[in-house]
Amino acid sequence: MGVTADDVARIAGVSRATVSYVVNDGPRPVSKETAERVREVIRQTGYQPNALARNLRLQRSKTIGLIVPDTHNPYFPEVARGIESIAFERGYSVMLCHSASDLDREIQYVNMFHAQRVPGVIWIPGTNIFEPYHKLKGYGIQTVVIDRLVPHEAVPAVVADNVEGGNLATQHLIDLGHRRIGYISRPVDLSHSSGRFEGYQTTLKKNGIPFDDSLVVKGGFILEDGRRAVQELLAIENPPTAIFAYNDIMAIGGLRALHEAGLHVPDDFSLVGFDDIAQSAFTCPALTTVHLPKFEMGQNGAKLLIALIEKQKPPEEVLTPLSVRLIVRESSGAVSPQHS
Amino acid sequence: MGVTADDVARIAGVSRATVSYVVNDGPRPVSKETAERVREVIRQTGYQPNALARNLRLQRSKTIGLIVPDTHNPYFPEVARGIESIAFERGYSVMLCHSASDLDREIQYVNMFHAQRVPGVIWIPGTNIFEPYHKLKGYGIQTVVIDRLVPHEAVPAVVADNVEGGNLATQHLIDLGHRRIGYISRPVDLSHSSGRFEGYQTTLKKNGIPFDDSLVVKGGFILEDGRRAVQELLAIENPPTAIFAYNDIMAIGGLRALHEAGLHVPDDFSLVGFDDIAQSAFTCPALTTVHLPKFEMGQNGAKLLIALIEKQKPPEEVLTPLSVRLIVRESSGAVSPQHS
DNA sequence: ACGTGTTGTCTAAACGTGTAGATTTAAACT
DNA sequence: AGTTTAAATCTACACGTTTAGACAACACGT
Repeated sequence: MGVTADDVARIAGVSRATVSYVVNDGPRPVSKETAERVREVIRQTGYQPNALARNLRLQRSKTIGLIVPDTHNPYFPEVARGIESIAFERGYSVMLCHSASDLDREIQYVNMFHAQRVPGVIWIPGTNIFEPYHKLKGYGIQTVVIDRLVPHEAVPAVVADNVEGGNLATQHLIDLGHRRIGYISRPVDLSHSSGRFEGYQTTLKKNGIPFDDSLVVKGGFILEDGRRAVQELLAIENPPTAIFAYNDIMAIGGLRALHEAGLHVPDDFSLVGFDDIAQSAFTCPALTTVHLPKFEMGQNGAKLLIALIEKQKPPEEVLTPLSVRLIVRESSGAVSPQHS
Repeated sequence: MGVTADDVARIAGVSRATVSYVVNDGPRPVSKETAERVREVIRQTGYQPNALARNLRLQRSKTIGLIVPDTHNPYFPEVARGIESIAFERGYSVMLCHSASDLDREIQYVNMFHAQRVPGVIWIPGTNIFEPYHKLKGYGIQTVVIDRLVPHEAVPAVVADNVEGGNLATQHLIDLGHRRIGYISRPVDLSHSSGRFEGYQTTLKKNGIPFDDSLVVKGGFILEDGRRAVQELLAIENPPTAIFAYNDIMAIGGLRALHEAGLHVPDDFSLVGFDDIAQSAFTCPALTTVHLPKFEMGQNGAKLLIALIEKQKPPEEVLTPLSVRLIVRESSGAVSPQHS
């Protein structure tokens, strides 16, 4: 157990430096025969360089940190898969931590990443406090933010066109004849959700529909929050005929509330989500939603971060906002006669 | 950037050893005044010990590896959360890798974990090849398997009572009057799914219903596989009136197929899943399923692994199989008159 | 006064790498 | 032949910790 480069060197009858040169195709050349002999010993002993020692010596680690707010929403595992796919390809491993949208945990993870001397972190903020970013910066750790923007600061980020998504969803409902359109918001807005909300508001205005803030209710992060939010909207004085939810989790939870209220979707009520998580195509009725390229966002985030770490110029395409598109399924339909 | 224990020592006017004793409440005592002075310097400089160097010196790392087959199924993120919650509490960090049920990737990750000299790994196998376990063993890495058993080997594992779950689900359908009950199986069986299948078969037999293998179809890992599997079962000569699926993903995909086939659940058809993932309570109709304590399984796995790493006796309760229970919701009902 | 602990501190040796500098050998040029 | 150049290898230091061993200062019993 624990065969080291010294062992390999001794068995192969060379110095440890030579072993290192063979392993790393090192800065110095090694003769064909010696190299082959060393490689043979490595094969037989199963030697694997100790990454701890190597990283210590090289003053860098090949691990990148990833902080996500909440793995309940399948959105995040999918982004994480995208990140991991690129990282793995480039020889990096990923340390995934979830903050449960809690600032203290975010900061604890940031400190841990610093202790581990990771060269870079991908951060999906869970709150609107950006202290973790400043700490990372202070530690000299490269940081990429996904799907969020840090106000008043040029932070490397991978974003999608959330405003356009909000436009598409809202316009779709208006085109179906809806005039009273509810909105389920994020409990505390971040750039991605405020973009969606902005799209909602401007599209209403563009179509001459006044914004009514009684139609906006706060959602949450789990299905139950969506159910509750829809129940709230159904209970107001002049309820909406359609709802646009800031994410699919809210919408799927909302479908349940509508079902329980005896409302038939889309005949009696329309519902549009955002994200296009896998489940959306399999609800009954299937959910109309805005497709977000989650896997690609993760990939772009990893590409950008690795470029920053290795001081290369990030490819153009990872910096341009990813486009979204409306996926019309079965949960949206023409407004029912009694409302028009 | 990069303040070391030497810097702290120099500023505080002590030796590096003393700094170490203060940081670790070290093996040697330090006077009150010196300790306070050192702590003050640490505070001012923001010194954090380099975990790489520390781990190298201590010949152990405080990182545990986690290999899961597939983060598409929310089952795994939930187990992962359970693992992380305990690990975090005990000062360990978790390196999450997903193998996509691919043996080669599993092995690559095992090698990476060895290179990182992690002291332990939690492995949820994705295939029925247990080579990764033997490699881990060979590297001297403590390994815990979750929800699977390695044949012919006493491997530390955390398991649930899958057979009982299969019994409960099947008996429930029989009690509702169903006699032709389909089964959606895992593409390649592992102990957890074969346990469920065993429960299905023995419960049929106990109730005097002959086992009919035309009622068993292979599922897969994503919703679409569940849809296809149910379509297959509906198309056979003498189709079932109810289906028991080896997991909720299959069942939720199956609900979609039944909806598309114009079958009303539960009036025309019954469907029971397994796992009780969050979505199950929010489908329409809500899914009847067998509840699996996923978070607790993760917690127990982490507790067991850390006990093994630290050579302590694992608490009794982490070794006893976790019990399951049937959650009756809306997707199961009495067999429809024309079939009885 | 003299051992005998005890307390607080420092010095220096690991842990397993990577690589610059020195050294040797051989080849390639004047 | 003498000088430069290149290839192949080795020696030894550095990375930032932890901790055993040495040592000084002091208190305590005899």
